[in-house]
Parts: sequence; C-alpha cells; structure tokens
Amino acid sequence: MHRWSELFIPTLREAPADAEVASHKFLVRAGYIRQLAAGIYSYLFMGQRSFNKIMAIVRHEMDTIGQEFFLPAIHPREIWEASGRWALIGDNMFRLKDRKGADLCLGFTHEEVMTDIARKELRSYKQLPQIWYQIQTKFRDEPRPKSGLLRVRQFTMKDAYSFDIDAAGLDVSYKKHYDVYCRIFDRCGLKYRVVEAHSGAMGGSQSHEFMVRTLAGEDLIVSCEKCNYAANMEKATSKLAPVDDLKPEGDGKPLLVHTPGKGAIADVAEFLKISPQQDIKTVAYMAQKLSEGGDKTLEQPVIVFLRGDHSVNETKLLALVKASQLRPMQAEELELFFQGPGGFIGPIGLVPRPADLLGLWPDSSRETIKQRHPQFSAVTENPRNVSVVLDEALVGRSNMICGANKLDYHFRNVTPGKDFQYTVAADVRSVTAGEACPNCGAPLRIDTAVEIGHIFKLGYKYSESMGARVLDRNGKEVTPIMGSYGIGIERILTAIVEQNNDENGFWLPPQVAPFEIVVVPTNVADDKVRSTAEDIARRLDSAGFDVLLDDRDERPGVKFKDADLVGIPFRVTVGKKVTEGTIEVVQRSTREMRDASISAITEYFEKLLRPAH
RNA sequence: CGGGGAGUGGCUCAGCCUGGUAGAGCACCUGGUUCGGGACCAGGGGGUCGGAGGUUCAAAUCCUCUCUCCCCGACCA
Repeated sequence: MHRWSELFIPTLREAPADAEVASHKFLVRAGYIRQLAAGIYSYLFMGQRSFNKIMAIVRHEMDTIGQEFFLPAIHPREIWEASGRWALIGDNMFRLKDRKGADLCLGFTHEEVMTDIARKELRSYKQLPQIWYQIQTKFRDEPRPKSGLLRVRQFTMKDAYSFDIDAAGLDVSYKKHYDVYCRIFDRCGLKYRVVEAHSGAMGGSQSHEFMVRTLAGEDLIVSCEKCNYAANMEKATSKLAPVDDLKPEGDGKPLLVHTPGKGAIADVAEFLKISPQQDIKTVAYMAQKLSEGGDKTLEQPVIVFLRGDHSVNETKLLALVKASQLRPMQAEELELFFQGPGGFIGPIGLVPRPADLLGLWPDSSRETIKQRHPQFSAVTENPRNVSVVLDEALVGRSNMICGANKLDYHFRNVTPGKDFQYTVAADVRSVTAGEACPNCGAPLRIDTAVEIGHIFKLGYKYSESMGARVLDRNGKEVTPIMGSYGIGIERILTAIVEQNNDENGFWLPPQVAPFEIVVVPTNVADDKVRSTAEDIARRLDSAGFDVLLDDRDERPGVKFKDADLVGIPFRVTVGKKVTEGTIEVVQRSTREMRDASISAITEYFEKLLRPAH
C-alpha cells in the first residue's frame, strides 16, 4: 500500500504554457512526466508505474510467441553500413564518435543488431522460425518533436523480429504478431483500427499499422463507413466514378488552343468550359536520394501526370521511384525538360525513360545535376533519363486537355498512351474523403490518428544485405526471410489519455493505471475517518489491489481534484457516512457514485475488478 | 531548414511601448482557525528578469548577437 503523503506526485493546478494537446497537459499536470529538452522527457513515479504495467502486458503477450532479448542502444557504424542505412537515414540518426574517433550511433531501430545476431548464429532451417523481441529505448533526432509524448526524440519501443525459412513461414509469424498486437491493445483498453500501410523506409512487402483515432494524431487514415476497409493515407485507394470524356474535335489529333493567362487548372477549366476531371495536371519533381557513400545527393527528374482534380501522394511516388525526397522543379529546370514555362507544361514532347530503368539512379561517382547547373549537360545529353509517371486514373481516358509547353497555350484531344508515352502507370494520387471504398463502394472517411503499433514483412532486405544464411533441408544455402514489429510504449499511454479525458483530468483502465483505487479520507484529523480509511486501504492491499491511500492533511476539495486528475479509475471516499458503516465508490470514467459497505469493500472490488475469480 | 510566438521565483502571468534597480495569484515554510469539490488569517523564504556584448549616471525595459522552448510548414517508424 502506498501513502500519498510519502510519495512524489507533483500535480499542477495549471497546465504548462507550452502544452497544447490534452495528453501533454494532463500527463504533466498529473505529475507523470516532466520535460528535459525538446522531445526528451523524464518519467516520474506515476508515469513509470503506468509504463511498467503497459510493458508487463506487452511482455506477457509477446512471451506467448517470442523470446525477450535486450540489445545495446549504442551501435557501431559497421552494421549500419552493412545494411546500407548509415547513409540512408540521414539527420534523424544521433551519431557520435568514441575516444578513438570511431563512428557510433544511438539505436534508431534494431533490425541491424538483430540481423547481426542472426547471421552469426543461425545455421540451419531446423533453428527456424525464430521470434526475438525486446523492450528498449530508441533515439530519433526528429526535425520537430511535438505534442508531449506523441512525437519525441527518445522513447521506448517493443520491437520484435522474425526469421523464417520461407514466405509461408513469414505469413505465420506475421499473423502471430497481428493477433498478439490485437490482444495487447485490447488489454490496454484502447479503441483502435488496423490499417493497411506502406512499408516505407523499412522496406518490405506487407504492412499494417495499429491506429488510434484522435485529433491529436499526425497520421491520416482512410476508412470505410460500412465495411472494414481501412488504410493509411499513403496506401489508400478508392473506386473512382467514371468520367465522361470530351468528344474529339477536328481530326482528333492534339489541337493547340489559345488560353491566354490561364495557367492554373481551375482557370483553364473555366475558360474552356470543361471540368478539371478532363484536364491533365502536370507535377514536375526532382527526386533525390543520397549516393551509396552518403557523400552526395543524387537527383533525377520525375514527372507525374494525373487528373486535374487529383493531387500527388508523394509517399506513393517516392516508393515507386525509390527516392528518399522530392522537390519541385525550379523554373530553369522546367524550361530544360519541357522547353516550356510553368503553368503551361504538359506531356507532349517528353521522352520517357524505359520502364525497366525506373528507379535506377546514376551511380555515385557522377556529379549531381545541381552541380552541373546551369548547363544540365548530364541530362540534356540523355533525355531518356526523364521518368514519366501516369496516374492510374488516367489510363483509358481520352481527349483530355493538357499544357502545350508553350506560353498561353494548351492542347485539346490528348489521349494518354496514344499522344504521349509514359514510363509507368501507377497509383500515385491521394484519396479524398467521400470517394468510394474500393471494396464495397460506400463513402470513405479520413481521420487523424496516432500510430501505436506497426508490423512489417521485411522480406530479404536485411538478411540479404547483411549476409544471413542458413542451410535448408536439402543442404542448400538460403537467406531467411524477416519481419519486424514495433509498439510505441509511450504512445499507448498517450493514446489512452487522449481517448479518456475531461476538463478535470483523465482516467486509465485499471490494468494500466498506476493504481487501481485511491482511498480518500475526507479529513485525516477525524480519527474515525482516518482509521477507517487506513483499514480499508490495508484490506484492499492485502486482497491484491493496487491501492493508494491519500493520507495527506489536505482539504477534501484538494484531494478530490487531485484524484480526478491523476488517472486512477476508482476512488473510495471515506467521510461522514463511516458512522453508518458506509463509504462511497466513485468510478472516474462515468462519475458514477455508489455507497458500499465498509465490511464488504474487498468483495465489492473483487466483483468489479477481478470478475474471473 | 522556412514562417510565427515566447523566455521574469516551482506553475500561470503582469511590468517592457514611455529606462530609475522586480510584482500578483497559486505553490512552499511557521503559527492559528477550518475540513465533502482546489479554505481563511498572520508571519516568512525564494528571482543572475535565458545568455553575452553594447548604449546610458542608471537596463527586465533600448540596440546587436546568441541559446532555448512552443506552434504552422517541410520532414518523419
């Protein structure tokens, strides 16, 4: 049993001025956390106690499918070189040197370390499958930490890695994680949604994110009102309603039309009395990525054509061209590739690079295009180097409007595939709310959400690059296939607080709350009240409940306010009614208040909190 | 990195424009009265005004530089 008078629970009447979202305000006010620097927090007694309970649930469930490890937080450069990510990750990785000048980094994630163990130790298919996990601190030097614990530079992650002999094995390991994650989040009392996700920088084929809807979230999820379709914005697709194509004019060949001063899609549509859906939007990027050595930025032009009312989903595009960044082309670059001015650029005249060269980059020894500015000789010598991406929504369309690469002119009668060629047709647009669900056709909705868990099928990315090999049953050397699975511990608590709060504070489910019950004597100067509260707290404690006795010599109002603030799901108020043998039990979430008998209080909570017994 | 905002006692803030040597509420300590929704009275402790430099007889206040934090964007598992 814990006594509040002896604990350090520094509650605040007012939220710190720099706290913006509910979870940040309340976790600070409730004395769970304190900030040390941007995106770096100390966890105090109450916070750590809650995290420990969350981690216990995670551990308990993970132990049903895997084995717990504990890996180093400091890694040598070499393993990150081996996977190719030392250069790829960039400024988000904390890097340091040891006294000998050797490069080290703080663990950003642990694929490399786990794969290093696997490549050194795993020899035979008989050792597979393996699922290894840990609960460990991760360090990520975020460009913009924000919203309290929602986006930080140091946090705790449960990360797991699976090694299987083949894809069918990976399917099994993946499914195990999927199911265990659902059990974990259910036990934490979270309302969440599992969405299809893009595997992004981690690489790999299949991926799901476990998302909690909240306005504080930074991710967008698309979900169907009717069926269970749900996807991350970067992955979501929709069924588009058919569009009426324009009738061809004249001989049906592209026809130059004068559109003076009408560069923007909306202006062109109005001027020509067409719908933006009949216009082709051109978006020109320079795709960028670091060279193998990490010392140079490689660039290549990528031009996207899509329906006039659609917008590019840059994440989809990045994955398609295997780039790490996109920047809009500058005016002189537009001139170079289109030989036309911004606002009037279009596909006709471009020479798309062949599909088999998509995503292929100039080798690292070559100077960047930027450095060759202003001549751009590297590219002008080789116009095939332009990747032309056609959004899928334009496939099969005809007689569209597009920029003519000539000031104040557009083309009519333009049919993709006929009047211009492209490198590849792919889904590179963003879904918007209200479009039809790809499964059932019902309207899609878009919500902000927090990502609390993520599971990936990594494939061979790390095992291959780092050289993990085992012998199969035929004695043939094969590369194990991997999966990687993460849960953000702090985000579980943060998401729960975002889901369960009111003007006075928040409440946690008993299984993750720092205490299940707070016993509040209204006046410790009253012997009868004080001793009854002591007795109740002691009996509940003996019965195995996590009890906090608020034995502070404070006025009742102060104690009630604090009790409401700090996330404890049940309050037992010991006051005047002790003379009648009665106390009150208040459920924080509903504010529901019930009298209970002092003598039967243990049984009362047994029924409430331990229904299985 | 671009744009915006803010740094004054533990928390929330006033004072800055118009320079004169720092204040309020809450919190904290002592004593007393109180005790069912953030009490009251009396006394008290605590601040290099983010830092450095400059202007001035005099700087929280004016000027220059700088650091930090927050928000929006870019970016991001």
